[in-house]
Amino acid sequence: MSDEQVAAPTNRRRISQRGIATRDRILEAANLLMLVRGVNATTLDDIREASQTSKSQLYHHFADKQELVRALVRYRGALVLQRERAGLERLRSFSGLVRWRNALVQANSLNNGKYGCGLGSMTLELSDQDEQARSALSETFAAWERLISDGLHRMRDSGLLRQDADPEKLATGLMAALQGGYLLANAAHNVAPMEVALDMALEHIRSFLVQPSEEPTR
Amino acid sequence: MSDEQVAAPTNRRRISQRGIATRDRILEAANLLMLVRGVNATTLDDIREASQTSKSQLYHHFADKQELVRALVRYRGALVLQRERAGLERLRSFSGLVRWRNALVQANSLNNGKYGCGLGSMTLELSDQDEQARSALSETFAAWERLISDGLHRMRDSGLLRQDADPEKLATGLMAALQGGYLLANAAHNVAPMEVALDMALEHIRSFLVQPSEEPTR
DNA sequence: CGTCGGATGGACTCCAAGGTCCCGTTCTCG
DNA sequence: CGAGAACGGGACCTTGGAGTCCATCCGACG
Repeated sequence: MSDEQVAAPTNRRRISQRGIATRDRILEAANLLMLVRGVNATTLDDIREASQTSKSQLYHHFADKQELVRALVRYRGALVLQRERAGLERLRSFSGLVRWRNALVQANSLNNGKYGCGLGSMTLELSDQDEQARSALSETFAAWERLISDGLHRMRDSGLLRQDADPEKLATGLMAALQGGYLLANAAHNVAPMEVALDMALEHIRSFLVQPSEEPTR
Repeated sequence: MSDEQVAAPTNRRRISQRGIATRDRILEAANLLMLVRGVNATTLDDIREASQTSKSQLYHHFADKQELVRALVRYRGALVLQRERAGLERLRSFSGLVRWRNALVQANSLNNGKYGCGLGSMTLELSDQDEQARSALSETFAAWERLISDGLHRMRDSGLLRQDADPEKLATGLMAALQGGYLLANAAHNVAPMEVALDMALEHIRSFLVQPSEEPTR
């Protein structure tokens, strides 16, 4: 799934190809299990079993569970940013935002709103428990918002958005709507609230278009 | 703090005043600890110590930890709805919404965005782990949104909001912005994202005012 | 083709946290 | 005021999960 090494391994003297593969297998298993069950509710034995490894390998690659979790934060952050970069780096029009919205809604509707955003779900669990994880998550959110705000900047520079639009604030609002939408969708096991939330944020951005009637929301 | 019995005790044959007090002390301790550390990271011994009770009392009032958590979900739900009812049941103008926004921001800024919303923080941790808790949380969110949408309905009926405004969708969007704002504020340990998110949602509602320039956002 | 260090399997230890139990105290009601 | 039930303290049991250790395997390189 992720043959491209997406999160840099911690500096170690030598590491073989096989070692990297095992490490990735562990991270991938932790990724899936912790998304579904939550970080604290996932045991190392669960991960060991799902990744077809053993205790010694877990502790060979990670100092302890906390380090594994921190590595997972980086891993997920890299995955999300990689995915989002693909969808946002060419953003130049409002309809591009709508397509981005649709992709997220589509993905989340596949499991009826369950599980939510990989980053958001860790945030509430870790932010008051592991300062290092919290700040990493915060930076990832900032980078994600920057991908959005960069796109909005391009739209403003090309004359699509009015000059008084504030790309940073619009991006923050959109991110909040996305995360809140994930949360409500997760609570309701239904994507609808996420759609409503994203549509609100898009409408708000649309109100800053020079030609507000450029195209409908969907 | 909560002498008024805010969450009905489970039906039991006899229960004394002292018993209720103990039960409430346990819930109150669980409320605080689990808000700060998260549900799974809080142990019964922590709660026992903080509430000045003993193991037998915990198990006298609650069948097991899961039941305690479920009781806490109801307890928090009742507290939030009680607080929100006070702030929203008289909502009749846009400036009322602004005051509501300011109160939430003010409260959250007291601890630099930490901890987040009592309901939201439980949601991501419990929704994929305890179906009963999930549906209770979902219903609480729905009731909360209804408090908002009722106010918006009153504003629409009195001619403040345009007829094409959809109070339910606006309320959902506002709730998503609030929860997403809490989450980002928690990640950043800074209220600013929450303010931006709420302002976006309020701007969106304002765009449905008959007199959009009625008053500024703050 | 031998050896050395990383990679691996899996048994083992230890402890914390959930849950049980027993016995004494206090309340309530007839 | 006596019986029975609710209330309370705290020792104890049990389990599961984090973390350790060591023997073995593999593979790269001289």
